[in-house]
Amino acid sequence: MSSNIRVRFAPSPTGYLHIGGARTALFNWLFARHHGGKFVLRIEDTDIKRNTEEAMAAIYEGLEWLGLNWDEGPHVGGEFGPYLQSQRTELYERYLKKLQDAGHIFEDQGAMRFRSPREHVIVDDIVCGKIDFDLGNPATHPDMTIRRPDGSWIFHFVNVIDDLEMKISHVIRGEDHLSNTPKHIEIIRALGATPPHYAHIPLILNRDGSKMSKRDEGARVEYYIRRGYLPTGVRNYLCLLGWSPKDNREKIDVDEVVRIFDLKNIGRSSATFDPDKLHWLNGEYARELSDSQFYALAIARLRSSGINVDSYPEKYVRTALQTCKGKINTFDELPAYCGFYFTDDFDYDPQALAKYFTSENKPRLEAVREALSALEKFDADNIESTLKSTATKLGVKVGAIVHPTRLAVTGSNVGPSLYHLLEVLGKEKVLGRIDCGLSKF
RNA sequence: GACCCUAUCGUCUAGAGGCCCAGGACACCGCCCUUUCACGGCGGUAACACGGGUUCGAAUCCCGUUAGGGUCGCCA
Repeated sequence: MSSNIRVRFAPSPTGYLHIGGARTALFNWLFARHHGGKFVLRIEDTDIKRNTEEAMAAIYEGLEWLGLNWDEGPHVGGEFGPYLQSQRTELYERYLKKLQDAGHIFEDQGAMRFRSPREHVIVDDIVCGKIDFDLGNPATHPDMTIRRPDGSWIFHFVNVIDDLEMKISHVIRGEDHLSNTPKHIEIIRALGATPPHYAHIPLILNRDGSKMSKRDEGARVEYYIRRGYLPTGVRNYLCLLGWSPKDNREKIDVDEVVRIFDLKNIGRSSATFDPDKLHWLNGEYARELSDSQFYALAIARLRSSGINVDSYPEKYVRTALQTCKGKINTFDELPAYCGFYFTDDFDYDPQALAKYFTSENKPRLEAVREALSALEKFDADNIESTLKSTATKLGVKVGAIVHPTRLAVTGSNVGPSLYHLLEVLGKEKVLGRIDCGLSKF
């Protein structure tokens, strides 16, 4: 069973993969997968001066990371290639000739321009509805330049030609293209062809309401890769920006989104990117990672942050990281969260110091040291019962000794289960650190 | 400036005339659970931009205003 649905993501490699672009790609991909159609990747590299290899690589990396595999395009080929516009010039020449022969083109200082028929064009948009554009005024709707004097092509022309040539059925793109669409339709009609269906999706805004630009922190997909986000979390969050399953679900498996995705459910108003919600959603995915997935991701993050995990026995690292599982939302939180496992030279949190290293807590910590040093089998269960009996003996709640102990051993008042982290660290190291902590009072 | 789009809690949204003195989620604030932090559970604060219509009845339809965004490139 084949479908005639063909969509494309057509970025230009002039910056990095923008988070808004990624969402556009995602919606195209969802639409294609829902209908069993094809998702095409086309690189619009007509502006030679602004293209970079890094940007091209970032596009591939970002899409792959998000799991947005393309059916046709660079690396995978396809029957409508090549998929880099820089390699399609003969095709554009042919279409230019066709328009010239039909009298639609005039030359202006070496550039080629398309003469607008100057009529009303109705864009029937799946998201925005029917919109009537009056292109009658040359002052506000000048004739489009489609080729520069140096022979390079302009987006408005090649984009349209390629959509036609690649048999794109639905153009799903950012709303910033909405006003350009009637002009594109003029060219298509001049060619005697039928326009594709259009769906213009609202833009993503910053917290302050401004358009998210490439300069903004968090505007690049790369940012989330580097910061230890999970592609499943980011992808899920992007789904929710401007689209809703309508049944109050937030965390939704991508297969389920594919199943129920419908362009008609895309909202019409622009959406503000909310890092907090992404952070939470990412945590939802982080918490359900398998032990081995968590370990692989965690160890990679620790290595990249300069923590020398490889000088420790694997078993030690594994049990240490196991105590962190389920506690963090993104992996870039991990080094600070569990760094104490991998160095004795850590800082003590000043606020925690002031709160827990008090004169009344010093004898308590000393009592803990004594009790632990007498412990034969240094495992979590024994540590727990020892600390609890010590607390009872001192006539305090267990929390009163847990806090100073944690601070002495990890430098922080937050962290993994104390009983388990003490076991992982081992008796010798724990006693040493308590001594160190005792000297800070 | 012209043209176009949009307007529900701080944010993402549900809502397609009565079910809404507006539901969910994030964030925030309490309480519970608890060895910390998280997680989880319970509860709370918080919105239909404004003004006119239409209608027995409007968050939902129409008009206007205001606000935000977009386009008007030999960028894409």
